[in-house]
Amino acid sequence: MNSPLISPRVLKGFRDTLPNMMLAREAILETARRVYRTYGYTPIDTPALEYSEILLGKGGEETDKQMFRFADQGERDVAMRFDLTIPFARFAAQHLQEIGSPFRRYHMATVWRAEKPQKGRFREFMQCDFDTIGTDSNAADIETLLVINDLLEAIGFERFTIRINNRLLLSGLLDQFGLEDQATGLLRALDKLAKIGPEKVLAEMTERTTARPEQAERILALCRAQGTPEELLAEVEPQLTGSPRGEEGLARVRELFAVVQSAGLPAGRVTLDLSIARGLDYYTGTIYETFLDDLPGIGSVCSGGRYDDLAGLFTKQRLPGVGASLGLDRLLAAMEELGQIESASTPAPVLMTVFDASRINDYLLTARRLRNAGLCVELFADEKAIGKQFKYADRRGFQLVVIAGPDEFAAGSWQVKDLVTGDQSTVADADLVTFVQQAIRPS
RNA sequence: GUGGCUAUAGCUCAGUUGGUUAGAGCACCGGAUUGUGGUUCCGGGGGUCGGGGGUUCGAGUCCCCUUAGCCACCCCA
Repeated sequence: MNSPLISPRVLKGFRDTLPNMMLAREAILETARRVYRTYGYTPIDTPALEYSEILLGKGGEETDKQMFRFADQGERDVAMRFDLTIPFARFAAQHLQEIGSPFRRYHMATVWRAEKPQKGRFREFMQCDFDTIGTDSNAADIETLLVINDLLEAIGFERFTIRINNRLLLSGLLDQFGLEDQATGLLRALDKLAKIGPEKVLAEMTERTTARPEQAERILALCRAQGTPEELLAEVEPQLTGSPRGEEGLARVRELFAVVQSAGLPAGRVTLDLSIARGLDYYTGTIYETFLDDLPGIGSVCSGGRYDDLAGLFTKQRLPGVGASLGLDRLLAAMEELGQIESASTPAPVLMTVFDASRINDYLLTARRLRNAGLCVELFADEKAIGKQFKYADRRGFQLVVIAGPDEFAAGSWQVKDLVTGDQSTVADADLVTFVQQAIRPS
């Protein structure tokens, strides 16, 4: 009579999330929401599924986008969103009248990419985007940097580096060489510097673009230069005089670092790295990449940049903007590898034990009293020996256990034990709420 | 999508040139400890060796396919 069992499994690149990881994820989402709001970013949402033509854009380079794409039941050509930027472009074009300009939004949602999975790279993952559109102001670029910094700090990181570059510097340089039209290929090669080394970058530059070897060497030499932002800028400056784009880039980067300095960010937190370029074509100005100092190999956990025109595919209205995206799942993978994910699997710090099942009313009502005071309390739901209940509390990561047996009921009191310190106190029923509130460690 | 490495208990891994009933640590459950976890001691459950096919007297071990993970390319959070 037994039907064959279906083997429980999930698709390649897709994963279940267990309680301890989910608690960590929710904590980060809450933090991101808080930080974004302090800068005035407002929340929006868009559909997970869109017409393929929207997501593909004009180029229709599906192979590059790696989208999950299929025909729906009405034979519409549809696809799962692979980032939050394209949907935002469509959204902005469609709702410009309602949202006005400039406009700041954050959007924290799941995206899907049919790529081959690797560590920190999944087919379903969550991004936490924030963008400011409708302004060319450098102030927006600088605030974007500050958001990234505040966000990582608020999540609890101290050792991370935000690498900054500005496409205008490179564009200015290329203007001088007459290589403007080779920008994409050159930048893509340059972006790999840290990974494949200067020789291979040079080779790729000369093989895949029309740049002559000596030009490629000049570009590479400038971008590889080491030093403080001021030193680097001083070094590039002579190469850019006369190029409007280059000079604007210089001014914007200088202004940004001036703020970084006066804002008192830790030394080395923000660096100028002329070699980072981002493979994406659409960045035109400031570029951001964020690396964890303790785990740089996992890649950038928060990246973004300035673009000239977000919604050019969908409207004639020009919408310049700047923004970045926190890669939540990549960050969580990094935190897990760094041992920063707590093992606790309960959101409640307090376990109400049931010592005497005949007094269940007292336990239920007292737990409720604690909850009404804003505390998170789980009632142990099985009739098991008190030792088992303690063990359960310990395994799940509860901080406090509340106990009452015949002696306590006779005396009108409770026992409250802190599992972390081992301290146990007798507390009068009337004082229980206050006592528990004070015993909870802020976390 | 292309190429490479890997898959043994919930987790991390042993398992000799193919040869009896596949092991350990941690985790889990029970007991020592019928009002107290985390330490200690004792005991227990749990594996068709990822799945399918083949070679062989005999396959965890060799071959093919498949699924998944990891790495490189590509791209990117």
